[in-house]
Amino acid sequence: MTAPDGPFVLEGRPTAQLIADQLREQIVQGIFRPGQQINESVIAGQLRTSRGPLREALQRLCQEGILVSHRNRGVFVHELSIQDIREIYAVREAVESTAADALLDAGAKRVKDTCQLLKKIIRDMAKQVALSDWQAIARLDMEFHTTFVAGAGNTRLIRIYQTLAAESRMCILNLEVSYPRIDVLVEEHQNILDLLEAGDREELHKAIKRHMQKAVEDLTASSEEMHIAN
Amino acid sequence: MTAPDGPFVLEGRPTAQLIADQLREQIVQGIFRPGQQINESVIAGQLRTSRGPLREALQRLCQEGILVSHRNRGVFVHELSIQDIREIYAVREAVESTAADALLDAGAKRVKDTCQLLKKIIRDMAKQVALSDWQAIARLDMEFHTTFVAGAGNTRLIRIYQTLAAESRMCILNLEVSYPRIDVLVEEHQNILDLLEAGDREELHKAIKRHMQKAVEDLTASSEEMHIAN
DNA sequence: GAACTGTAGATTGTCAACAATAGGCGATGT
DNA sequence: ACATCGCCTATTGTTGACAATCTACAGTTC
Repeated sequence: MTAPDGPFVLEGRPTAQLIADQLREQIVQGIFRPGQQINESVIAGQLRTSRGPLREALQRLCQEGILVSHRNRGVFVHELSIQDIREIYAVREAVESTAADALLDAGAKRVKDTCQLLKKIIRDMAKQVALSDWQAIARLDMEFHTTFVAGAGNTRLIRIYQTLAAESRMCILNLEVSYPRIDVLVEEHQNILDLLEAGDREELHKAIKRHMQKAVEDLTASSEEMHIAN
Repeated sequence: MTAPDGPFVLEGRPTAQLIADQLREQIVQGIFRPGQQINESVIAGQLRTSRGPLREALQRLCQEGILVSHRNRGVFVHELSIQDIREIYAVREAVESTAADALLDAGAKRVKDTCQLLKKIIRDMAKQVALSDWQAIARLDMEFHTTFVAGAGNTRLIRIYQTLAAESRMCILNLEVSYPRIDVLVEEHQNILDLLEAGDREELHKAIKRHMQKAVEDLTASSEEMHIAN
């Protein structure tokens, strides 16, 4: 499905995709704020390219829903409402649950390999928790979940989840929410990993559900005190 | 969320999106075959625009996964393998199940309104079955499911499902499969509608699962005899 | 005859100039 | 003082031209 395309294909990926990836990363890092307009000329200059390729990249991000386009006015970073947060985490729960089932059905080896990757991410996460590097923690949090979904081997699920992960990072960063209870963060992910390793389908689903519900509670609670639109 | 943007905003939607919608429709109707290259100059001419806006639209469809882009070679209609079919229907099952839960949780009025829309689609479908208009049947089939998901009111779920619906139509058309048992088609959808109306969550999930599994069986069986790549 | 090389054609990738539109700002009139 | 009208600037939308790259084919050599 995702063909290796032969060895050493230098820069084989389309330009628009490369630019889109860079922009997405900058957006989730909060370099662009929600509601902010993307000035095509300025950004094109910064990325050492011209408006043509940049506009193609912007269309990709519009399709993802990270940006919104208003005709004759330009593209803007999507402002996330509380309703959006609820949506995002509802869909994340659905996707992860589906991925969990697919992964468990895919056989013990697949599960084992995935657990191996997840363990490393949790170790890194614990390190960053000690350093209190929130940016890195948010990244690793999403990397954990993305890796989890990737384990299922369903390319469409992965593609869908990548957008959701980006939006989740926007939620966390843009609402300027630090993780409320940092101590349970590693613990919760470890719990999911343990249940996956044990193959306990039922409890795994419940754990994912709890994980998402907790996140929504934290995010919506903190955004209410910040007067974010409902 | 999806703002009406005021009354009478003539052609308010961005150009790239309009072009992308037109192209997607042409692709699912089989005007472009899988694997076929999209010649930018030719298509731009046909759509009475230039290569710039067209390329922006192509990027949107690449992001959806309907087209694939190879650097310095162009974009091509994605060729669906049997593995792809399994993926698409697995994700569809997950999305529809999620939508079903959300819809039932959204209250009786929402359910009732959605059922009203679904009933009309089923009536239309029965009509087209009588006429044996396969193209129209495929369209209504997807319209039924899209309307079902839309009932949940989750914009991200809707967006995700629109792509899946397009890919499903490509499966049906491109594999040149007529619906194998046309008589049960209306019946199966009516069954889903009945269970939704009755609010029988458990049976609804099972019905959706059966519906998808049956579709995969039909599609994979017919593509095997057609020597499609596994 | 097979393999390799160089050339030609077509197609995509990129860019810069031009056209069109929206929103801001000041002038004007009531 | 307030509202309205009209201009002005900044930004986007569109186009055509140019550069880079790939594929196919013919010619050459072993």
